[in-house]
Amino acid sequence: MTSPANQRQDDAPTQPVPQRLLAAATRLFADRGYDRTSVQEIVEAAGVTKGALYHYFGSKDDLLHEIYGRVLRLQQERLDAFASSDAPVEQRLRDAAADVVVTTIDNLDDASIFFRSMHQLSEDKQKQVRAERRRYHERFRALIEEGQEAGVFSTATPADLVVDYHFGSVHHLSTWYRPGGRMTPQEVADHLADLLLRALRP
Amino acid sequence: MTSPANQRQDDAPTQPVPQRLLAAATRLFADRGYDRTSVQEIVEAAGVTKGALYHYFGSKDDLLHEIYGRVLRLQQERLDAFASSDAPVEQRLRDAAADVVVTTIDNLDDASIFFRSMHQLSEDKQKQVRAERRRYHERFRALIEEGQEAGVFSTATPADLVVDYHFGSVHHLSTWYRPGGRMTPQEVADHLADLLLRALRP
Amino acid sequence: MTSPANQRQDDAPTQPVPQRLLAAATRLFADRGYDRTSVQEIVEAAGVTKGALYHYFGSKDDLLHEIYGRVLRLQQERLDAFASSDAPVEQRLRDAAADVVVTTIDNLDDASIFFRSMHQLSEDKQKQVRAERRRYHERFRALIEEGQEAGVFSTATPADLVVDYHFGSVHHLSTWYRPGGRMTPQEVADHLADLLLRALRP
Amino acid sequence: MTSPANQRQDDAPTQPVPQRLLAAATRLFADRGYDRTSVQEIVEAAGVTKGALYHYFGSKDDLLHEIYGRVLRLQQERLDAFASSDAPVEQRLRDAAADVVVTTIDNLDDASIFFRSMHQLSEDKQKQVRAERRRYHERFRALIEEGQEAGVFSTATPADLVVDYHFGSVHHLSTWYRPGGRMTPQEVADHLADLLLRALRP
DNA sequence: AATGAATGAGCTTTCATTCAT
DNA sequence: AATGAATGAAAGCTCATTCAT
Repeated sequence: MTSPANQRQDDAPTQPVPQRLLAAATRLFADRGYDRTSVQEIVEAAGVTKGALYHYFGSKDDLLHEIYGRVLRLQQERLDAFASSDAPVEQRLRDAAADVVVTTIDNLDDASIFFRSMHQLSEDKQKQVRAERRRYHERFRALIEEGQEAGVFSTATPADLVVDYHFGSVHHLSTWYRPGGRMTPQEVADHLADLLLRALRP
Repeated sequence: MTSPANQRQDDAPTQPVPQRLLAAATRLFADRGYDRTSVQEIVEAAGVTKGALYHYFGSKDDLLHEIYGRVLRLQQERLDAFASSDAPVEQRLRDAAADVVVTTIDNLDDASIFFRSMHQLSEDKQKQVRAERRRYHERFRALIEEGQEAGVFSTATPADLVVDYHFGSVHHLSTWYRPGGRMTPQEVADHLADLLLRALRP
Repeated sequence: MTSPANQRQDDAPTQPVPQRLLAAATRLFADRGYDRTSVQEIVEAAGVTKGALYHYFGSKDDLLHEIYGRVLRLQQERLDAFASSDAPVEQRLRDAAADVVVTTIDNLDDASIFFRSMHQLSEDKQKQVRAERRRYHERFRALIEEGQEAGVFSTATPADLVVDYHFGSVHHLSTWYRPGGRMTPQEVADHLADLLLRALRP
Repeated sequence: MTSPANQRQDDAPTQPVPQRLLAAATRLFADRGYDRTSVQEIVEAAGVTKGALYHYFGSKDDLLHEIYGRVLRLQQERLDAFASSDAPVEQRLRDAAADVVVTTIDNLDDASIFFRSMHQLSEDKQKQVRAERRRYHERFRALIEEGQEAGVFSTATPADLVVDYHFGSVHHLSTWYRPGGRMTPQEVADHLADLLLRALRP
């Protein structure tokens, strides 16, 4: 019925189909949630048909998993880079804490999917994701423990709990942060990292 | 069919039907999420029929809203009580911050529903809930501003952001806290309140 | 929840419950159709509860049948009166034909129910209604045949068909006639009776 | 499940699915009425599944609208053809009046649906149908007015009302006409057209 | 005479997925 | 690489009716 040119108007130099599908899915999952997004809506937004989707992805679930994978890889890489620099530990923690905030805000769609739709993944894939999350969490905790052992951070609170304290606030960003708001992503990040560092003062 | 044996096995002293429905819904929504819980599952868990559910609640959505209402009322009452005591402001903030943690852990089901399923409420009801949330948020913020004006809390971070920082961690509790874990609810609460107060030291 | 005074506002000197129910049902059946009107809506419009309805009527179907009964009795009585007057047959037919139009317009709700909802009656009751209809039809036909035998009406068309021709237009009234329109009920009636008589001119 | 035997027994040379659905729906709607016909019954009669129905039609309502569309188009085309012939106006009116009777009898199912189920269409679609009805009505009325102006038809009755008089009888056909009855469709048509023309004699 | 909680069967519609082409 | 017709299971919700009180 519609000409093959009838695709997302703003994708003039047409991206490859799988990417188009992932982009459409990300936008829609973030917008209405995973369960409320139908496969039909995804393929329509991507300008393809169902057959194409099932050609590239085994299931709707796979799409979600793919989105998770992208975020997880990105954040792990960045944390690794910040954590292994040769700056003093306070600086490394501050940088890592601020960076995860900026990255989260820059990918707010992925973030809200991440924090809202995990339990809609199949059991298997949830396990996988949780394992990768744990790696991330542990890397971050190691940074705090390093500072505690070095005596530059207070030991009043178990490092574990501190990590959860910080990530709670990152998680929460998609609830309240709106692009174009009062603060730039960097300002928010600096404030949140500052709060963390202040809470850790001995 | 209406014999007294026809009840949930573990509810020996049969509760009224609406309460039984709310309890079943809470458990299931927290467990599998709102969208993944069918009305059929709820009524089966409550030991009644669909007709009974729709006799008391206008829609599945109404059940969710009812659950929200309970939590919101409870938390607002407690915050009001703590905030208006005549202890010094540091104490009042610490008490309020710790109490919301304990209450959240005590109602972890309600909490995970709260933070995960808000966007599945109808637009109207979301507005209502958001308005009540705002009231709560503002009361909490007022406490921080009071301390800032009194010079006992740092003004380095806008009070708004501090509130979101703390509530991020409360929100996050349902992700990681498991009853019977290493720390009691009170211990977690004390640690998190402590982190907040430490972050606010001038 | 509502005081016993909370009934249809305009029924100040409260009619008996069965009449109130019939009136409400008539209005609603005419408005949305029998199948689209719920028992709940009827009892609400009548200001009573379901129990009351089922106290007076055996079923929803009974209500409809009752409405039919009222109309049938009324129209049969009037036809009998007009047909058995001692005016000339042309006059008697003209009067009867015009009267059924006026009566139908005066009870447009009953009429639209009558012509639209017959097939929603139970088989038994449909038979009953059809039998009464037939009596009415035959009385009317007899009038036409009388005129044909007397030579004042054309015999070009079988009397049966003439009856259906006229009742088609009566039936149709509820489709197009709107109170307050260009013509009064009496004017419409005169025109339609006139058309019938003109068609019957030898 | 998809073997060629899995078809309506009497549809040996299998028609396309949408046509099969429309045919089944038409038969059932005429038989039991729109509201009393379930989607389940339609798909069973058509030998397909619900999914197939919703693949081709957006809703049950759409099916009804489609049936209407077919009838409206057919009748409008025929009226246009008869009305614009170059016969004298009496002949053209007689032909058109008789033809709508024959066509209605030939499609008695569509006709009873048409006259009984209009108010069960969605508001939007009702508007559309009423607009097309009006066009038809106006074309017919123009014919009468033409004859009145030419002095070959009486002006005693407004043309509008004459149209409603005739269409009432057409509408009514599905109530009393049974195929295989005393008169052929053409005989009925000739009688009814004759009544109309006789009524219009000056 | 009347209530209203509860039933149970049925309703229309949605949807992820499959598969012949 | 991609289509789109078709499936089949399940979803949320409605409703006439019953019945203990």
